[in-house]
Amino acid sequence: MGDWFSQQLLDWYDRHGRKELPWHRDRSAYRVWVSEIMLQQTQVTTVIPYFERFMERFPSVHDLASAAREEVLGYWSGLGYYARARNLHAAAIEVVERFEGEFPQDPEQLQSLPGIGRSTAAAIAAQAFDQRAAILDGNAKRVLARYHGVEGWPGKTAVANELWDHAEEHTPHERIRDYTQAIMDLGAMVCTRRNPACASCPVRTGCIGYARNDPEAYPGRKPKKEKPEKTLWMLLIEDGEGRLLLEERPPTGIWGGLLSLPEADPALQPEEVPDHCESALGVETNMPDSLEPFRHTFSHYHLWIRPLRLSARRTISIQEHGRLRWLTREQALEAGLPAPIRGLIRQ
DNA sequence: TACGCGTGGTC
DNA sequence: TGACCAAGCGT
Repeated sequence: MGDWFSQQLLDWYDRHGRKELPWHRDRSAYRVWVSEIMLQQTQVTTVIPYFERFMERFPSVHDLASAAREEVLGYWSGLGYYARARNLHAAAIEVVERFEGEFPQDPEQLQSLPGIGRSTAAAIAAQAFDQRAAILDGNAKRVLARYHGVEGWPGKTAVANELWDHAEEHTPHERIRDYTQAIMDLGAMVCTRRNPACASCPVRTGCIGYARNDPEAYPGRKPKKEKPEKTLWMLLIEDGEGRLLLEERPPTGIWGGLLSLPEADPALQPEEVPDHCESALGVETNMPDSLEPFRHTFSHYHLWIRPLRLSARRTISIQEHGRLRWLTREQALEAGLPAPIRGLIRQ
């Protein structure tokens, strides 16, 4: 049995909870796992089409394990946080090799797989196996911080630990799967970040945030930090047959493992695009044509991208990060590109 | 412990 | 329109 809080949530879930999301249809550990990874820091409506395409191409953990990493990244292209895709692929191989293709039910064993942390392990154990395990995703954090009046930003370990304790204490012994879905649904549908629908909340009578008449004050905000600004030239280099020069980025760091446009030597200044310079790569093209620079804002910094279309017969130095390849636009778009680069290439 | 890691939605 | 943030994890 559970406490009053969990009983209220389960009753509410039976009447209002979400039960028709794509990963609810067949709750195999594999499908739950893929959905949980995609949903990390990513909204449900964004994930749905990616999940459907991914499942069509990789219907089982064996299909995923035997695929080339490049193709997996291609199916992830546009979702962001590409380490998730690299870890997903690596974990699929481990599940096949270490666990004979069967996901372990124990959260601790799940957590030993790359890309699966405490909350995701618990979510898989609960959703796929109905095992008692507490989750603490962004929704649960918000619900619990408000209900218990937990002060401070959950990014701090002490605050997170306090929330984990509340998460554990409320997790019932029955209907784990429904309770787990219930607390996430309540956070997504009622206890929203802004303008929470407290009048519709099944636990408002015990909620400290509600009693203080300021639920939006919880959880505490992340202290804001100055975002660094970086500038670079991205080279849009096309050969006589319409193929583009692309670079395979190294496996770690920004856009790890994806194809991108090569970058010019950082010493290159905007006003001095050289007619000739020492070349890492000799490229012969036709007419110079500079595109407008634009600022792309990432979560953590601003990036000025100065697309330089090389069409003059000239050479230019490339700051090389990874292997360079010539691909047609169609091939490039299919292989998978970071969203801003995709936008550049489509022009 | 604090930071790096994408993209799109929202206001 | 820029700031903030979403079903976190790895290092």
